[in-house]
Amino acid sequence: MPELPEVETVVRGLQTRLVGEVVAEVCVRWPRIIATPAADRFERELCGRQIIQVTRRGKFVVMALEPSKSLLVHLRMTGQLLWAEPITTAGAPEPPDGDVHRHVFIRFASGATLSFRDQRKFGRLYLVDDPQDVLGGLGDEPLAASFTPQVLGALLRPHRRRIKPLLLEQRILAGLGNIYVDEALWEASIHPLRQAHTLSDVEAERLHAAIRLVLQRAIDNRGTTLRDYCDLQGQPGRNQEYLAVRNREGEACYRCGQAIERAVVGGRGTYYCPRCQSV
DNA sequence: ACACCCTCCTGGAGGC
DNA sequence: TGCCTCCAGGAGGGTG
Repeated sequence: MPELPEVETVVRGLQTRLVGEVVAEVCVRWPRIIATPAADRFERELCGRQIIQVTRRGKFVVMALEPSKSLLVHLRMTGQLLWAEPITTAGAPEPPDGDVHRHVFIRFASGATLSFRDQRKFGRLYLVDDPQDVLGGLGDEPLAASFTPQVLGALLRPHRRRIKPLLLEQRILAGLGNIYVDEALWEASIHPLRQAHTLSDVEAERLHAAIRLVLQRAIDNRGTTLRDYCDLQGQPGRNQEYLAVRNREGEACYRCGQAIERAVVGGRGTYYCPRCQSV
């Protein structure tokens, strides 16, 4: 599933291709993919606008448009943004069709096409005047300079909740998902069921470093591909080779050799080492 | 405040 | 081989 590193990889790819492009044609095949406005208005109001800037906020792709609107994309579970260069061959099918999972096509004046593909149709696109309407509730960016161990400590202290579901909460910390929370907790030797407010300053510091390490390494590896994730060109990431616990049930912990266990925490499959992640 | 449930979806896995 | 049921999971909503 796309989390912060996967979205960051997609955004970096879009930055080099999309800025300056002008939308020529929009086609929505599955209207419910468009969160706002209604799909027909989305098609009309996106046309003619130019992409000024592409950034990331949490797991959202944020495209600033001129005249002033913002196009936001959330990939959720299986969403993909795919880029196709202009098709020069006369008579070639355009936009690329025959793929029932491609739900939105955006064709640019240059002839290039950006399409949104999503097997499970959980992903959402938003066309809004003010991106804060969608992004306003998001918590801290874990890779921002302002996110310090002290900030993390202050975020955790008020909560008696279990640490894992809390870290998945986007209004607390924006960008972590099921994979990287498990990886960060293993890296920091903290049990997923640990109550957030019981973390010591030293543990908060360890968790802070672990979150940053795990996310940065995944960005350097262009994301984790367990099943569906791919970049703009359809290429998988390499970070799956660096996972310590995810999908390693029964295999030896890289730190202590104990068998990795799987449990369900907050309804999510959770992988951890029962020996070196203390409750 | 927090745990738990449901909904949205569909491919893949497991049971028989 | 084939059919059927179950399941994962991000986020938002509701309930206890």
